[in-house]
Amino acid sequence: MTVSITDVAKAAGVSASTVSRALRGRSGVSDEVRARITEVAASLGYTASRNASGLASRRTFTVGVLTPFVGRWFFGQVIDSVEKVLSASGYDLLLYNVGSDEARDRFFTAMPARKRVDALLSLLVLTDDEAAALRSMEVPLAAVVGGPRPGFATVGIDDRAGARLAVRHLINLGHRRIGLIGTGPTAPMHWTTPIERRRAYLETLAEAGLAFDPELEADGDYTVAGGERAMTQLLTAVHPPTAVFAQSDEMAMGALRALRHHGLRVPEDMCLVGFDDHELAEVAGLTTVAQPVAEQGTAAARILLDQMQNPGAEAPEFVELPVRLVARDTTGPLRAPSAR
Amino acid sequence: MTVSITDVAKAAGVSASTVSRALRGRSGVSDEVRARITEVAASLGYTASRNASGLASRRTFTVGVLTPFVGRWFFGQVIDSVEKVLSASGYDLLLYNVGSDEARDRFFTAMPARKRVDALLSLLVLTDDEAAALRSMEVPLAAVVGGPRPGFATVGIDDRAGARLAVRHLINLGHRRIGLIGTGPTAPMHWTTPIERRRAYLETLAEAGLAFDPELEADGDYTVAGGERAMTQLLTAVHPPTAVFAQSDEMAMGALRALRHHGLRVPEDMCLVGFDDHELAEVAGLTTVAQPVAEQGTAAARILLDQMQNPGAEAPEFVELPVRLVARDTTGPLRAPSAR
DNA sequence: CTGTTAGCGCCTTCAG
DNA sequence: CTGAAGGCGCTAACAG
Repeated sequence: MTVSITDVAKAAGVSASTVSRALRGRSGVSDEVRARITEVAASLGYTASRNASGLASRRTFTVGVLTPFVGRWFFGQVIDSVEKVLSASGYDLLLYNVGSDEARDRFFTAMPARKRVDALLSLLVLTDDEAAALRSMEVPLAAVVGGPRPGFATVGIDDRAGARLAVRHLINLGHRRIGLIGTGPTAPMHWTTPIERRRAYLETLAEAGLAFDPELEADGDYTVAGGERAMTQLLTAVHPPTAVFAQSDEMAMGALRALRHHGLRVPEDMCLVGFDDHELAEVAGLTTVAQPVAEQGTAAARILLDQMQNPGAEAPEFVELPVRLVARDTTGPLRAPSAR
Repeated sequence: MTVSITDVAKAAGVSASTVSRALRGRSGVSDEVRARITEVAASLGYTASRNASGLASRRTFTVGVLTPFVGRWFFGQVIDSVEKVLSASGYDLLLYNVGSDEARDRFFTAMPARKRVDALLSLLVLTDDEAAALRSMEVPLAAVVGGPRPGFATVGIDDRAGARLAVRHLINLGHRRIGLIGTGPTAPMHWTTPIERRRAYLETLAEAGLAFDPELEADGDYTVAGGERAMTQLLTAVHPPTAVFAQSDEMAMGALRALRHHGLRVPEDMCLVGFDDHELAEVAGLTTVAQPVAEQGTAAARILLDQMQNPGAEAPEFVELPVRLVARDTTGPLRAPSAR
């Protein structure tokens, strides 16, 4: 059947321990013997069982990734980059997709990752209990979504600075009635992103001496469809905005669609800024605040790798990556309302 | 440190085997003892190590997924659906992202999944050698991309039927000069998708008595940027098409962008059909051939699950899922060239 | 119904 | 430099 270490040992005329040492590059094996063992192992197609070696060495060479989605752009990008870093260092990636409440409960009660991973990366907005449960696994922990938390090395961006860039850009173009598409009360608690972005919106408006008009704010649910609904709502305001900041590119795409349906031109009749620099933002010509997505995954994976390799080392509490404004076709100077 | 089965056994005043039996729901344990053990285990926060139990029982309760991308829409959707099916049945998902040649070589030489998974799903276009290597793992195998192959249960769509729908739609609208954006010679061998779709394009044209004009074919590389280049190229033809079939929505998005840059109206000046029904196709108003993406993952996962649970059972060689045309805003009847 | 005895395949002492 | 012994945490027979 499947070839084991003793098969290799026999075939090479040595003991299993020597095979183990030789194949893992440990010192204390003569070059000659090592060469022979390597050759025999290859000819037999031998691969050490990670399960067994993990049991014996108490290291699994596996990292768990906990995510609410894998099909959504942001998460896909992060997972992709994490996997690349880890696999290059010989680690495998165990993926736990806990998007539904059901799957989430299942994960946190059964804790299938326990004793199975050397480190864990969370892309979830965790509750305190969930964070505690993960800490009980006693492995290095990192997070990419959600704010800093004790016990987790968190990688992220400065949401307020990003939102400020967007709103500032619109103000600089002369806009005075600037709408906001964000999230409503359905958003998970502990998810600070929409709160921070909204706060920056309010602050930037205030700094420019602009009053906040509640009528210019709509809930886009962080989805394309929600963004479409939200923009439609804003267009029905008594005194509609001339520009809108959508807190995510997906909502901005939906908003763009609503504008097209209403026969409005962009940027002439309405300006729009998104957030993320989604893969298709460029295609849509969307002005947006770019955040380095893959880099966040890479950074988190590197931290975890470092933690696993130097168990004592202190992990950074928060690593902040830069954001920048990418001006494209959906923003332009304020114009007098067209005559249409 | 981490609590083991013997800790639970001691605390409950029974043997380790009894704990094992009780927790796995095996018969042969009195209800009373089982209840006590369950309680003790919960209070201690005990979770069996899958590594150890896998070693002992020769089942890992883990499925490997081999993919070239995780950040790209199609693959993200498939992985997402696969994970859902598997985790609902208690299986973990080991993700191997082998997009680069380097990662791919690493995977196929080290074979890290060997002895680590109970089944494997490939989203890769495999070479014969790679397929053989996977077969040597001696576990149930399934594939979602690429044609049927011995040893693999393959799930897919009828690419020719899909492409035919697209071209037929354009012909029915009165178009006679229909372009094709597909892939050039850089595509991996063994990847039958573009070949099949192109063949259907040629056949459908022929059936309608239309001649094939090589000038109307361009390489879009299956990417957004490639689609943009391809459309630009088609527009420079001596006698440009009035409609184009792009073999993927991503290329179609790029094509749409090229059209916008050239100031052409869609569908008045040019019609366009994509393939996939990408998440943002609706937003873009793109007419496309929809394929059930998540369903392909679900179907493959179910087959694997079945294979693992009934080791003897025959697996289907090929499961074909239906495609359908979704008409949106990028196609319309042929018109006389506009006067612009 | 329950406990005991052997491993699963590998790594890690400890001798030699 | 190399081999033998023991154990990682769990499950699978086998006895009672």
